[in-house]
Amino acid sequence: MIDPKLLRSDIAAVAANLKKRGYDLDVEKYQGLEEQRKALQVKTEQLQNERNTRSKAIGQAKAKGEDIQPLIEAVGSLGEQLDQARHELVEVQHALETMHLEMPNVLHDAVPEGNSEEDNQEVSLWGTPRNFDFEVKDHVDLGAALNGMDFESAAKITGSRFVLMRNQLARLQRALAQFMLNVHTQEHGYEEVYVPFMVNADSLLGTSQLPKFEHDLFKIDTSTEDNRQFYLIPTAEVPVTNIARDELFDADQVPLKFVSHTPCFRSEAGSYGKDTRGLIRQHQFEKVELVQLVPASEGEAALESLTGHAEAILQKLNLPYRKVILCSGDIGFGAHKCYDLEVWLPAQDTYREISSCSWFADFQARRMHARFRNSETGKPELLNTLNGSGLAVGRTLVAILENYQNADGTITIPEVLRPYMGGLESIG
RNA sequence: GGAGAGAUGGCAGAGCGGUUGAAUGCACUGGUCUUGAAAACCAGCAUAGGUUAGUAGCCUAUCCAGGGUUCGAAUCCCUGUCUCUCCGCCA
Repeated sequence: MIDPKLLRSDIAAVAANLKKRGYDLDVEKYQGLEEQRKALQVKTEQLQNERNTRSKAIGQAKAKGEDIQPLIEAVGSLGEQLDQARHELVEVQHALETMHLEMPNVLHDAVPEGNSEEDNQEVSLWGTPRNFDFEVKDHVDLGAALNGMDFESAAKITGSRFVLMRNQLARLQRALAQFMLNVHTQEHGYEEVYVPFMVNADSLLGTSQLPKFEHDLFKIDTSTEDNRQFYLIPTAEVPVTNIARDELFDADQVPLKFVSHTPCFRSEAGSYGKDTRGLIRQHQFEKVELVQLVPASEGEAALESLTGHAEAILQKLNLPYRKVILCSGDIGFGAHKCYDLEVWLPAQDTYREISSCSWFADFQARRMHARFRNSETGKPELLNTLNGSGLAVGRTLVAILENYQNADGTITIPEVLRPYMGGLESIG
């Protein structure tokens, strides 16, 4: 949520900034509602003031043993007027709130302008794609040959876009998650957290998946008796970031750095026909997520360090990748600035997203009411939130299969993973 | 699943329907004292919104959430959520 004060003081600048995303802010509508809000709020508060004053006088009169009946009668229709004004105010406030919640975040100056993925800009390149002296197979064929990737069973058990993994492949995925968690906790200073995989609507509102992106989520009506509704998490960002919702941290408690390994569930509505083969786009996948909650002054630096932590995993696995900064047309709804890490996939002869690292400034914190007490001013301040994949485990598995494949169909195990694989040097 | 208790400021914890934004303690900030610190003592200390040139004043809201009763609700009524205790079931 954008700071309402900014919307009041310089809506033109906000509108121009959002325009870069292709978002048209209805300035007239907003200002009209703001004017109404102001008038109704003043009116309501005046009526409340009058009611309070009169009620107080009645209390005092009663304490002195005076006759309060005339005073009560003098109140007249004040209550009705107040109800009326309050009702109108609430309606206008709701309309404003809706606009606030549906408005994307303002972009950082460094975000390049562009319309789509095509316009993202490469920031850096790491590693050299390997030269194969045989015809490379993609991860689906490799997985099938290993007897480890079974899409047919998953389709039978559940449906399309699910996978069942077996044997050494299932183990390799587990090894990857363990490896990532250990690196982030032991070398990068993150606290590991285990979180619920189902969340309530308030949490999703806080991290801004709701109200606009409900169609991307799996919703669960847990029972017919109570009408509680939960959603399967699309990313650990939701439960982990919401740790801070409605909290006021002491200055010495921040920055907060969390890492969590969770499954992620995405309906992938609107992506039918895209990446239908293999593990790239599934309804369920594993991810190790990094989350940081920091003072505003540290937000930008935190994005760089968090992205570096994700890169460290790729480097330790010796997987070639590139870092891109997302353009205004491709960046996420709540992001202020965002880098994607794209790993080299030889079978696709291209780089594919394996991590997305976002800085939200105070956009999510304002929705969540996540604050810390500034030790200098003594006043509560909104935190800055950040998150990034460190990494998407399923896609990392894909990258390892394809980049570490051998002519005979076996897969060499990257050295850093061998301790997690009982010392195995290869599988297959 | 059954029975009961509860939800109040950063934390703990009072609070007969009327001048309660809310006692008290802790924490925090400033001061006195001290060579320094501790202790003691004094003072201050909620958040959000509106108005405003204003971090000044004034006004409004907020005691889990949403409704209701009332001239007036932290206090009474209803609904929901969450927490705790006991019993049952269970990985």
